[in-house]
Amino acid sequence: MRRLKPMATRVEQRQRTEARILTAARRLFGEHGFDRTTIRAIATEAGSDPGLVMRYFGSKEKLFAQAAAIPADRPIEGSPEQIARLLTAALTDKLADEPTAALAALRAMFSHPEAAEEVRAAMTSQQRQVAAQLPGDDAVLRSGVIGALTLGLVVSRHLVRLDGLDASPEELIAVVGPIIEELATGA
Amino acid sequence: MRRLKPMATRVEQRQRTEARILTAARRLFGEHGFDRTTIRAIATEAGSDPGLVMRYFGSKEKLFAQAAAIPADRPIEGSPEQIARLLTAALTDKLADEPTAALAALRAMFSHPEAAEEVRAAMTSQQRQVAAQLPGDDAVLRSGVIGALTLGLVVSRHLVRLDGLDASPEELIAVVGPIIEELATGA
DNA sequence: CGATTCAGTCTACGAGTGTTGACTGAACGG
DNA sequence: CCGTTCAGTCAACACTCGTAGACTGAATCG
Repeated sequence: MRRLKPMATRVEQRQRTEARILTAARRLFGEHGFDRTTIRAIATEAGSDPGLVMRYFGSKEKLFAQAAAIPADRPIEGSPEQIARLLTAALTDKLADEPTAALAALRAMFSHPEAAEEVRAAMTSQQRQVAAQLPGDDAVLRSGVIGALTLGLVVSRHLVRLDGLDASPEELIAVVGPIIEELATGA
Repeated sequence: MRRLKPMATRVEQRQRTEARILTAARRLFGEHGFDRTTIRAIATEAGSDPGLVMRYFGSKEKLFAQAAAIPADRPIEGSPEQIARLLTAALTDKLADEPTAALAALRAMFSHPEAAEEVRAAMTSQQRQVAAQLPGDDAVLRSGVIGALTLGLVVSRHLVRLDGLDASPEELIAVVGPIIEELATGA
């Protein structure tokens, strides 16, 4: 019996299993939300075991926190026109296909208070930053509308799958881009 | 012991209790979503009993269906400018304070498949109707963006409570109205 | 090799859920 | 006035969930 090289070292196995669990968690949290996703279902989809999920991630809450962590947006700075361009580019990314991680956060946001706070914090911080650089005394309001528009588009496309929102990101940007620029400059 | 006039007839009592349950259900479904709202909590808030809720409404699902029924929007017809005006007026209503019924549907939509389908159906039908009357070959896309913008504003204001979106409906409409008109006319 | 660590499995517990059915007393109808 | 109906109460059931802990066998290390 050859025992010189094991199929996989322990750390490899561990990393692989954790990754499989995390992937399954993202998919299921994103598809069914926090409450309707069970540790058991995640374990099954990952070809693993509920007890193992608990041991590796501590609790369902902590697993969710890792699975739905919102990647920090790049800083948005410059003239109103530049800001509009940066926001439009960021929106293009968000409209790209199936951002499973953010999707989980988005969906859970409406039933999971902590997730809601995280999304809120992420949006608010970027929005404050943008508002400070926009002209006009309704800058806060206008940057809020930009945020609402962005959120609405992402939700409508990925979660609601609304009619007409299934166009290519380019077509969507062609319609929405000018609006964002208007809101940014205050025209 | 006077027994000629009871405090309340049976039908009165029944109606009152059903109404209390429905009110409590709307509030709790709207605040915590479908899964996190328990029949027990609804019964307690209504000053009633879980068993009674079941007997009157059949099941949690059916209670939710009654509590979160989406009121049909008025038909949207006319020239692009008129359509823009009607959509803006409808949005004004939706931005008014605490539309508990629709709020329950909106929140549940992200975790409760049936609620999602209901919201989707309501939005899609109105959107189709609007798109058919707008000029341009990207009418479907533009009316979709109007829907997304509307959804985004309502969600941002009532559910996320985003910065800047807490302005008065009039201030919001002052910013959003022109955008809707642009999208409607295709300028 | 021998002892130890650790990935992975299995079973079970305690809490909370929707739902059911028996029971009580007051309103109802004849 | 009496039998029936029904609003309201209470206790229990069946089930699912997150979680804890014992156990197994293979990888690891001195």
